[in-house]
Amino acid sequence: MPPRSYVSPARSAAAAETRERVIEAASRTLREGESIARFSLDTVAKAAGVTRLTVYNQFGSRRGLLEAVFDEIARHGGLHQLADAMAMADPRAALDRMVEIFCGFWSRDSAVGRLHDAMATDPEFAEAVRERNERRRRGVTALIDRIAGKGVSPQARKDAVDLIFALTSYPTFASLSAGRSRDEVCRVVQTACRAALAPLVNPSS
Amino acid sequence: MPPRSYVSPARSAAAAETRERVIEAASRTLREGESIARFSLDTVAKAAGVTRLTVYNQFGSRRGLLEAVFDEIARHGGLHQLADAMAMADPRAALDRMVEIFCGFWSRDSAVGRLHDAMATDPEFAEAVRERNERRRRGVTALIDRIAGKGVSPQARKDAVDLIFALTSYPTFASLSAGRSRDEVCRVVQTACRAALAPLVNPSS
DNA sequence: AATTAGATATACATAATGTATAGTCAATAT
DNA sequence: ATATTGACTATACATTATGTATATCTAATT
Repeated sequence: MPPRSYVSPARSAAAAETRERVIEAASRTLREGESIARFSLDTVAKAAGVTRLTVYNQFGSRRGLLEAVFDEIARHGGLHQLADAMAMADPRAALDRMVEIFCGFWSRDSAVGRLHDAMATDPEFAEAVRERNERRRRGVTALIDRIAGKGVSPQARKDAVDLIFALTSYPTFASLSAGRSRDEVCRVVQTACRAALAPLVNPSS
Repeated sequence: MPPRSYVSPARSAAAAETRERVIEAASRTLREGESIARFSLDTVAKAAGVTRLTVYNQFGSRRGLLEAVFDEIARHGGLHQLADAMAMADPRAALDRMVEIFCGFWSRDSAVGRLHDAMATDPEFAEAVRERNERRRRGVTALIDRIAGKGVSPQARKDAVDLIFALTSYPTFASLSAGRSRDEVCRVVQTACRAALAPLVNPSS
C-alpha cells in the first residue's frame, strides 16, 4: 500500500496565506516591540491568530522566521532599483544613487533594525544576513573597479570598497539617524563615500 | 538593641577579590565563547569558582555584571592616553592619535565585541554603553571645533562630528577588521576621518 | 468513503534569569 | 569568650523561551 501523496491547490494556497499572515505579524511585532529580546514566537503566533506550532511548522525555527521576514522586507525594500543604478554611465553618479537606494532600504521598515539586533544572539542568522549583504559589497566592488584607474593598487581598491561598504551599512545609517532625516543621512553618507574615492584617482599617496 | 553594624577590612577585601575573580571569569567567558547567547551567569559562576547567587550578590543582575566587565576593560584599554592626545597642538594630529587609541581599545580585548552584541538584547545596558561612548563624541566635537573655521556652519560641524563618531565606532572597526590587522584598520579609518574634515576648511560647497 | 495536508491541543524537556529562605563560617565587637 | 555580623552557600521556586513529541481535528483530494 504505497501512500498516495498529492498536492492540493486549495491547501497550499491556504498555507501560503497563513505563512504571509505570520510574516506580517512578525514584522509588525518587530516594528512595535521595544527590543528583540521581547520578540517571542508566542507573541507572533497570537498576533497572527495561529498556534506557536504552526509557526514551527512553516518556518522550522525562530531563525527561519527571522530569515523569512528579512527576505520579505528585502522584496519590498526597493533594492530592485539597484540594477538601474549599476547601469548608469557615470559610476560616481551610480554610487550616489546606490547610497540613496540603501538609505531608503534601511529606513523603509524599522524591523530591519531589530533584525540586525537579532544577529547578535544567533550566529547562523547573522551569517545569513551577511550573505545577503554581500550583494551590496559586489555592487560597490564593481563601481570601484570602474572608477579606479589602472595604476591603483589592489589594496587601495579593497580599502575603498570596505570603507564604502561600512559607510552604507545599517549600523552607520542608524548611528547617523540620530537627529537626522533619511535624506540628511543620505547626503552625509554620499559625501563621505565620494571622499573615500579620493585615493583612487591620485595614486601618488 | 540597635544592630551593631561594622566594616570589616578582611571581609571587604575578600569580597573585592571574589568580585575581581568573577569579572575576570566573565570577560574570559565572553572572549572564549562563540556568542553572547551562550553567555550565562551559571557558566561565569562556575568559571569563577563561586555560586550563581554570589554573582547576583555582587552585581545585582546580568546587566550589572556586563557593565562591570565593560568598565574593567575600559580601565585597562589605554583610553587614559586620550588626555595627551587632546592636548596636542595640531588638532588633526590629535584626531589621528585619537583614532589610533580607539583602534587599540577595540582590538585589545575581544570581549568588547561581545559586549556590543549584548546591547542588542538589553536596552538598558545599551544605553549604559552609549553613555560611556559619549566621551568619545565629546572628544571629537572638541577637535572639530578647533579645526573648523569661523565660517563653517553648525550643520557642517555636526555632520563631521557624527561621521567621525561613526567611523571610530566599534561596528565600523569590526567591519573593517575582516582581513586587516589592527594597524591597517587604523590607517583606513584615519584616512577616512581626514577626508571627513574636507567640508570644514572650504565652506563654499 | 478513505486518505491526506495543514493546523490544533496538550504535554514535556531544557535552559536561563531572577527571587526567596534558611544555613554556614570566619571576621568582628563587646 | 561569646554573640553577632557579612559574605557566601544550598536549595527551592516562579517565570519565560525555544524546541520536540504525540494524538486529534478538519477540510481538501483521491
